[in-house]
Amino acid sequence: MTQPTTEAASVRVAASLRTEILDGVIEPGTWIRQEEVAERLGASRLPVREALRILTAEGLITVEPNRGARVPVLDRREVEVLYRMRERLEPLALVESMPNLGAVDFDRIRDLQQQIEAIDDLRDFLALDRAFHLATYSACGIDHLQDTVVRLWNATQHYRRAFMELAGPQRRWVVNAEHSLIIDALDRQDGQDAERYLVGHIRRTRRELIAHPELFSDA
Amino acid sequence: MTQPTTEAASVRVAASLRTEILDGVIEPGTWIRQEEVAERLGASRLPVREALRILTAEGLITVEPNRGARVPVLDRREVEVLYRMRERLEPLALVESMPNLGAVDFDRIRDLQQQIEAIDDLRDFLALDRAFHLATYSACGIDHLQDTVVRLWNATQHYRRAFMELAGPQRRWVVNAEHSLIIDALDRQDGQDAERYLVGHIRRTRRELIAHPELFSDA
DNA sequence: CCCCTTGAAATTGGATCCATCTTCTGGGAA
DNA sequence: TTCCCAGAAGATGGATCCAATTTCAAGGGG
Repeated sequence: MTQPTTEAASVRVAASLRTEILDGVIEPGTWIRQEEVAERLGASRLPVREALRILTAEGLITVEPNRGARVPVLDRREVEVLYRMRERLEPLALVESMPNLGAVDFDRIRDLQQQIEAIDDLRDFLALDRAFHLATYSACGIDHLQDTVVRLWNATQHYRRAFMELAGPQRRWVVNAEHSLIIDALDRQDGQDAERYLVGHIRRTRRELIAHPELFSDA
Repeated sequence: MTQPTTEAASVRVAASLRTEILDGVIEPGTWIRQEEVAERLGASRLPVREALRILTAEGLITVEPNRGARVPVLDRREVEVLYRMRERLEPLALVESMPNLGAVDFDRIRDLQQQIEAIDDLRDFLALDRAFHLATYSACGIDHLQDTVVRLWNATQHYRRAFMELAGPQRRWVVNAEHSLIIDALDRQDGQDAERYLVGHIRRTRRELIAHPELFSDA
């Protein structure tokens, strides 16, 4: 068979750690011990080391030589610039993806948005929000672009969660409204409009997020 | 001592492979055998595996499970979008970096440009051109942004070299002129102008590069 | 003549053991 | 009391051996 029967251990370990980091189970700044992870996930230390490299490539952790790996702690300016990167890159991904979006893609996008509007749990909301945006970029056909966007989402995930906790559930209705505008522009195949709404969506979040100094470690 | 006495083997192997890939010694499409690299660089296979992960994170190679690693072959559209990503990201890096550039940075930038104008060998030219642009971004203070830019340069390096080989040495004078405009704008602390010149610089290269279908594999 | 199967060789992935580096703790001296 | 140094413990980095997967070639059947 041409399909691997069992997933590689390093990929499994990376998947587990990825979920734990994105869900905030592993908080920024805490060291990730190879042996602890190994015995907890039932693997040797070697695939754990490979997994840490994978997660480094995804922008989820940073590795310090002979020290270990941990989820990086970002200051306010860093998060702000990461959001400015999103403002510039994601519209490109959206415009490149839009012409190639098929009927099944649109169904999936609308379905995700309906789930977002119905969901209550914050963890699920964040995962669905992420899945929604990535779905709109999924047809761009450029792996490097999609990977870069994922890295930006990964690096900022912790602060997005902290912000949404602070902002409360009513903040989600802003998100939902802006998502609807994007879907509408995609429906009309209007790239200019889609780009405009997406930039506004990201920029608004950046501004509101940055306005909370208590989310960041720096003075 | 707080400084590591000897560099980690995986870092050394990664450095060697990185140079070989950027210089075109390892061409896109060819498989990179772990054992071959290991004995050639005097290390075990394990640090080679770590090195391949490092290079994957840098956008230089792609790893296929149970298959191996190789420098990816890009089609024309992929290279075009990568350049569009550069057009959007590098101006941000430049604007964020410019206010923090000190006197030593400016000296280094001017020195690099003088070297570029004097150099003859294509390999050195490409390395200096890369160093020049990265130097102008070096004060932005956002690791993630700089890393992303480096990945874009890495991924497109092969096609930049192939293009410059085709275009001939007189093409370099266009580069030098545009570099001078950027330096001038930085001197005046005019972010708008610097951004404008940089976008033009990248866009011109993209257009001329894309105009050579013989550089790409696709139909 | 072509295609499928089968087996061996080559290559990658994983486990265990050892070396090296970092860090923490305890003791001693100013 | 405080600072510094030495030594032990813990963690990461590396080497070797073994298992699983892929690839390629040879042989048989349609």
